[in-house]
Amino acid sequence: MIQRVDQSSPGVAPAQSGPTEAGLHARVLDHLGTAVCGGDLAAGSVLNIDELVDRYAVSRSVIREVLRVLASMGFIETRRRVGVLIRPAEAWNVFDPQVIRWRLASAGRMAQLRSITELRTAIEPHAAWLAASRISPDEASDLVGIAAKMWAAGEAADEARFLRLDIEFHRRVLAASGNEMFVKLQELVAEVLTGRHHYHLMPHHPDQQALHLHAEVAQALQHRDGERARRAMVQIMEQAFDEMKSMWEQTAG
Amino acid sequence: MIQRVDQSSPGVAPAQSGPTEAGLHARVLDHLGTAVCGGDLAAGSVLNIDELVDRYAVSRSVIREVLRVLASMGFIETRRRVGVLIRPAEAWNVFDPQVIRWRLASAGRMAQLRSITELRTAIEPHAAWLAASRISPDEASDLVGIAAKMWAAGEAADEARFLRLDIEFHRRVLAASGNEMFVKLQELVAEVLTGRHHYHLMPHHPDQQALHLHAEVAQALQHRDGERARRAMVQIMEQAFDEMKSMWEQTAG
DNA sequence: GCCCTTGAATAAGTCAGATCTTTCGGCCTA
DNA sequence: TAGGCCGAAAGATCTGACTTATTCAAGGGC
Repeated sequence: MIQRVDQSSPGVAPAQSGPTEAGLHARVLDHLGTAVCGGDLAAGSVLNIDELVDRYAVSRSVIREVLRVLASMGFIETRRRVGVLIRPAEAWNVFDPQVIRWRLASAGRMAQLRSITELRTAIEPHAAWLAASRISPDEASDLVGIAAKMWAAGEAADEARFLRLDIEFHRRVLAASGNEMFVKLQELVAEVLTGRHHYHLMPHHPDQQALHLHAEVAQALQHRDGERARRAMVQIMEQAFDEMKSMWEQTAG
Repeated sequence: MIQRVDQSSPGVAPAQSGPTEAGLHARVLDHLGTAVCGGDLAAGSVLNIDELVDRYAVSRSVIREVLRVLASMGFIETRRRVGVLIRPAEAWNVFDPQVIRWRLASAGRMAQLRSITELRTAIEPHAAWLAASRISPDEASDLVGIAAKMWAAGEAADEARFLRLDIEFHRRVLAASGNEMFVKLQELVAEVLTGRHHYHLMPHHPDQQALHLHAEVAQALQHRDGERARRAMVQIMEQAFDEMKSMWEQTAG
């Protein structure tokens, strides 16, 4: 008879993704990933497969599949005659969405937020600039419409709706840039923004200035004025960055 | 007795990583990854495990481990009672170094080069700007030194050495920005630059202008002048971008 | 005739244990 | 002391059985 997993040995909380979804693989992966990101498994530590089989009460197959995935994320390295070596943070694939989720759920949350926000700050203005020469009239019109809806949601103080529209707006700008890596990046950012909302780390009283700037970006793109779109987006990013900076200073400063 | 893998069924060339390294897992992974990136396995196609077991003449374990990794990269999705579903390019983790390597080795090479170059163009100026306020005097001095060596390598027309120094220069600027995601990004770029050199896609006669701009960045950082560093880096990127644009226009235009 | 329930078939998921291969460390010889 | 041999350790791979979820279609109820 098979012993069911009890999942309580290490004192680590699994990531935010709901109520322990189906699949042994996913559960073990999530648990180990969280442990590595959270520093409960320090770099240089050595595990071995049998130990993990015992700890999680699952078969070798499951453990090995998990280890292969962790290895592809740069979390571990396996060596014959040695075991499973935990690798340092510099080796992690910090762009992997899963890794970002784990880091956001760990003590390094603020560092992750800062990194991604800086990345956005660098990317989005350039994306807006690129989009100006690649966007179709329809897409541009849609953007103007979304900016208008954001204004309405701001007036109505409908936070959830505003968040959705905000994410949609930025997603479309990045999509219009015609660079698939930028689009992928937006998925990460969306996760961060949603997470921020979820963790109530976001007072976010959408102010007039931000609303105006989004409209400005949309209009500039409609007029195919890349430079103007870029400047407006820079201002949006500066504002978002300041907002976040004040936040993490009061949390971790 | 176990039948050794012959590895010749599908007409796909494995990625650039040398002479078929050790490990069944790595070989099958590389082969399937290349096939997906190269479009030999179209989105929506369905495979099943037993078929793969036969095709590669390896055990279920190996195949399953490979599939888990591919799934974590967004290449596939497995469904009970259905099989292994190939996912469309939009789902891929385009920031995964391994994925980038496969894409560079596939027909989508030029698209990948363009995406990464655009990404760089967006990131590096911002990184230079950030670095100005975070770099240490020693690191700044080192940068000045490297810029000088680049100049020497350019004079001597030593291409390989110039490439190494160029990569090192940008790596250090990104490292000095204090953002671990930027550093990781540089690893991708380094791979691209090296690949470009490897594929002889890079005439790269390092001109005076580029050399001067690198020195300019280094000096600006030493003087902690973020805006000046940013502007110089923008020019470097514009030049690199033009260089690449002319290249892919003659190749795929 | 249409919709819902039910059951069988299918393919992935999981398990258990055996065997192979590589590598490390100690020991032996020159 | 240096270099090579041998055995143990731990991952890598193989095998085949069993479990579980999903889908599709047949059959019954409305």
